[in-house]
Amino acid sequence: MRHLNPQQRQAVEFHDGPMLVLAGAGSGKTGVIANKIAYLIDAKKIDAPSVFAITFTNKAAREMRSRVSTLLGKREARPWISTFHTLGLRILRAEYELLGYRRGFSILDAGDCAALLADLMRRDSPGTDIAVAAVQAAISAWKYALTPPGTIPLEGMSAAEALAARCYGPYREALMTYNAVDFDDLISGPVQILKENEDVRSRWQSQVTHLLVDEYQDTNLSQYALIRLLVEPGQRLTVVGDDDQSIYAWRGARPENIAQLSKDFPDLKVIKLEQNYRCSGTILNAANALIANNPHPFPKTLWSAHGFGDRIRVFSCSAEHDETERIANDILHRRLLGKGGFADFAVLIRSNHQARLFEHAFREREIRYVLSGGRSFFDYAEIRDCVAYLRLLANPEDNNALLRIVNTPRRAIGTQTVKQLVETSSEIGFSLLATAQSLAFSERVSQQVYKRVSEFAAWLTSLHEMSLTEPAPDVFATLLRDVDYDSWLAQTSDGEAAATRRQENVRELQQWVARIHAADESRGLSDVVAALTLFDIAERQESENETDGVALATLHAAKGLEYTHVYLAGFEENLLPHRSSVEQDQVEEERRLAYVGITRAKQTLTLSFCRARKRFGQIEPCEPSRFLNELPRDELVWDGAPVDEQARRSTGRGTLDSLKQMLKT
DNA sequence: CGGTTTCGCTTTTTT
DNA sequence: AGCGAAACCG
Repeated sequence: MRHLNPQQRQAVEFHDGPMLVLAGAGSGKTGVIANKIAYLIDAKKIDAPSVFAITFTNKAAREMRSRVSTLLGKREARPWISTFHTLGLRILRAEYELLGYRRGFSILDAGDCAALLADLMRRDSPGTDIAVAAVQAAISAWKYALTPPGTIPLEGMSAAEALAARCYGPYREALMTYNAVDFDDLISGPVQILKENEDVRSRWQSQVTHLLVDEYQDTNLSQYALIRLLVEPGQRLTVVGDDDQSIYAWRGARPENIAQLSKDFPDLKVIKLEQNYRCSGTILNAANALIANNPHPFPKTLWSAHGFGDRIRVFSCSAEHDETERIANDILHRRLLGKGGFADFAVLIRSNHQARLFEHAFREREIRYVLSGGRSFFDYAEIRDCVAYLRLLANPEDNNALLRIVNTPRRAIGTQTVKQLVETSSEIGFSLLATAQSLAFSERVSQQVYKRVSEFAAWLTSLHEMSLTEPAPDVFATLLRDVDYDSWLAQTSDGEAAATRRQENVRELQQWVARIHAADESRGLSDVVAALTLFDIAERQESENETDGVALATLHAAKGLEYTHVYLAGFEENLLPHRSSVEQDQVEEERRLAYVGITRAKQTLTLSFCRARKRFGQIEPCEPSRFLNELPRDELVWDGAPVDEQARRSTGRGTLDSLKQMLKT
């Protein structure tokens, strides 16, 4: 154990009770957790599989695993390091029967759940204009607040919430019928199991002798409940967090969980890590000045031993193309001056749609870049289809999956036939797949239709049986061959390039299935599919392919990372702080978001804003972010007027006129 | 039933 | 501007 300051060392070596580590930005908190895991196993001789470390993202878990294995070297027994959701899955996989689930249950991702909810909403209120996303968010909020259907207070609800309340019960029942869970169930399910079954709880509590939680300020109510249920008697819990970096309130994160901890664990030991090892003095000053505008239940003073460094630049840009070009050119310029490779640069954005413009500017200049937080691999239709097939083979009760692929590729089973199938299924109480081969269904449709559907069902059933004995990659290969999926993709894509691309995506999915299977050959198809759903392949690609490119990431995706040169693009009102956050009175969280962005920078920081920006295809004027006024004025350098503005002055055109002119592109 | 067109909605952030 | 879902046509 090297390079630890006294506070860090204390945090690592304290192991006999509950501990809270308040770790400021760049104070080496990941190192503290990794070192503590190694210390527990090496110095304290704790059985490695009894040490559990929990993170929020797969990326963070991967990072943690690699740091721990560097410290420990290769050995047989390893600590458990995963996201909350993967831990929840582990518990659920062992105990699902207690909730009434059956073997091989499916995990539905957000898109699948949205489709299911849309259907339930149509049934409740045909022709409603309430967005599925709103209903989904409301139900998700009830789930992570551990509020079951029937206990929802009905007063003061918006139309969307009322609709959500009506769909909540049927939604849960549908999931149960399909033998499926959603992401929220991966936490709330285990909580319910551990709460209600004392023997199961004590079994897990003796398994988890040491629990460490990263990014603790982001835990929601159900995650905190899970933590408490797992550690109660031994109280050997270490949580690390920073209330100034809480940026997930919108999905239920409760920074109050930090204060709650000292109430629930009276012996709580608190340690503050206040030395920042990352940022230059100037950058840290700016960050401190900004965040001082937020209230602080746990005051801390971050300091840096680094020199002051460069001042913070502000780019005032005429419009998006000006912003992206200046940043892209600046990166090229600095790189030519020998100020680092592309991987030392990051462009951070508030929302995903900003990325497209930067991608364009980067490609034009042949700047390598790595996009994170964008579209997931699983958003591609071909991948969703394949995963739906695999899910159905693993879990024949997964009606949701069957409905998705019943006519993909085309096999002449259209909406009318499906309607008959669904109606028959709800009458006789069988799954759709079982119904397809039932007498009741054969009596309802023509002989020709019944033949088509039942043969399709028989084929699926045979593949399901194959999946019980054969390795997952073989099942997948058989499936693709049987449906001739490549030909289908070739037919339905426009252009050969698109077809090839989609076929390659499927190849890649096959490789992942092979890899997951190879990692543990005892895993059945349903385990492989669960692993696919939970860890985002797009995320993993990043680590495997060479990452020598400019990072292009949302502020949320950038948390926990650091770069020598950071550009914060779109430092504007309505973007940062985001318009909807201002409307909902959540400017403090946006300020924390800006704080997270600023503290990613080691040496230089550049803020940029546009004076006009397209919104839904319409040009709208913009103002610089209010946060700009909260930074120390003397530390800011305003970088010259944009090229376009000079041109406008010299030609003497009217302002509006020239604005229109320059935005034409 | 399947393919094409038009309309309307989107932009917060993610396991 | 760009994308998906409903609507419409063959």
